[in-house]
Amino acid sequence: MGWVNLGQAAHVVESAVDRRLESAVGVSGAEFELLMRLSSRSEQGLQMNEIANQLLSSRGGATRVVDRLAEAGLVTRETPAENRRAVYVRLTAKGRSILTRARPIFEQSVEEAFSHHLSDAEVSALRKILRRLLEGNGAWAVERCEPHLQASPAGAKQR
Amino acid sequence: MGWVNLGQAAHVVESAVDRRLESAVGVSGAEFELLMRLSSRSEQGLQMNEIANQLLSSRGGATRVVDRLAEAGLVTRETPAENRRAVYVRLTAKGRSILTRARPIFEQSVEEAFSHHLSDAEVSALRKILRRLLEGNGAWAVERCEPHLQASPAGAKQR
DNA sequence: CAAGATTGACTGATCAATCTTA
DNA sequence: TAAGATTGATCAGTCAATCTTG
Repeated sequence: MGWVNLGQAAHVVESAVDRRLESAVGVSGAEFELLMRLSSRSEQGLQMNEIANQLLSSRGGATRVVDRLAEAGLVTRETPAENRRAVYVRLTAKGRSILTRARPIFEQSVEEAFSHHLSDAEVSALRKILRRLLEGNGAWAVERCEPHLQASPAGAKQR
Repeated sequence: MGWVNLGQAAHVVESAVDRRLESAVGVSGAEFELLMRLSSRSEQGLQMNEIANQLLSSRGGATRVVDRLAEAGLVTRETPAENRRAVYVRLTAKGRSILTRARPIFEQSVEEAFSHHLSDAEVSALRKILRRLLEGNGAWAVERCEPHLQASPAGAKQR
């Protein structure tokens, strides 16, 4: 029955971090995550497709998140002349500055809600276990998502 | 950055179980969980308040879940003469029978999406870690929710 | 007024359908 | 026709406001 706590624990930790981000810089956890991913690809930006895969939401969901961030002026949408179907999303200067403010808040609240309660050994044990779970279910762990990596092959999505 | 996977892993496992339950017996994961909790309190039933606390959703959320289950004829609402503010929710015969069908499906899909990928040691390590996280954040782990236990004191809720 | 629950408005996510470009 | 993205409908969850009973 331990698996039930997985969802509960994730919810408790995430909503704690969410509230802090929201009240401090006005972005949700999902929005912050996208800003982070964009910042490690500042040159090319990310395509909607990649965002959809990485964000674990549906294709339509990606559109909404980007809608909100674009509305707030934190990102831009650009469609290249070479392939006018694609849409590349990039951070704006404002987005970068918000991100700079958000990052320490994020780190601090993760520390408070997560790391603070666990030993280093437990954190790494947890990481290993979660990776197993993800891979066993056909999803790919995020870990360090380097710029040169492709968007997740089977994707972090299901169905 | 390992904490991100916590949400991802929970989502992957839960949605796998959800889909199986939904397609096999037409109840969502949250609904199944409520049915389970009700079945261990078949005599008294559960009060809306307790449901709200246990289900990690808001007070309003409990009303909606019960709405759906009552609509489907799986539970009844009864308000006792002694205290006409209270509403007690109980399983119907149909609810019990659905639960009987759902339980093996639930167990099998948890096995497939969760236990199957981990050793016994990992499962118990995970359980311990998650309990720490929950308690550290002021929530209470579910584990075995015995009939005689009160509704969670600080509750599984935050804010 | 306080406790218990419901309701309505809103937010976020998802799916299918659609629109546009290759 | 297929790839890439957006839109609309819908659904579950949350909060504040409300209604009812004590």
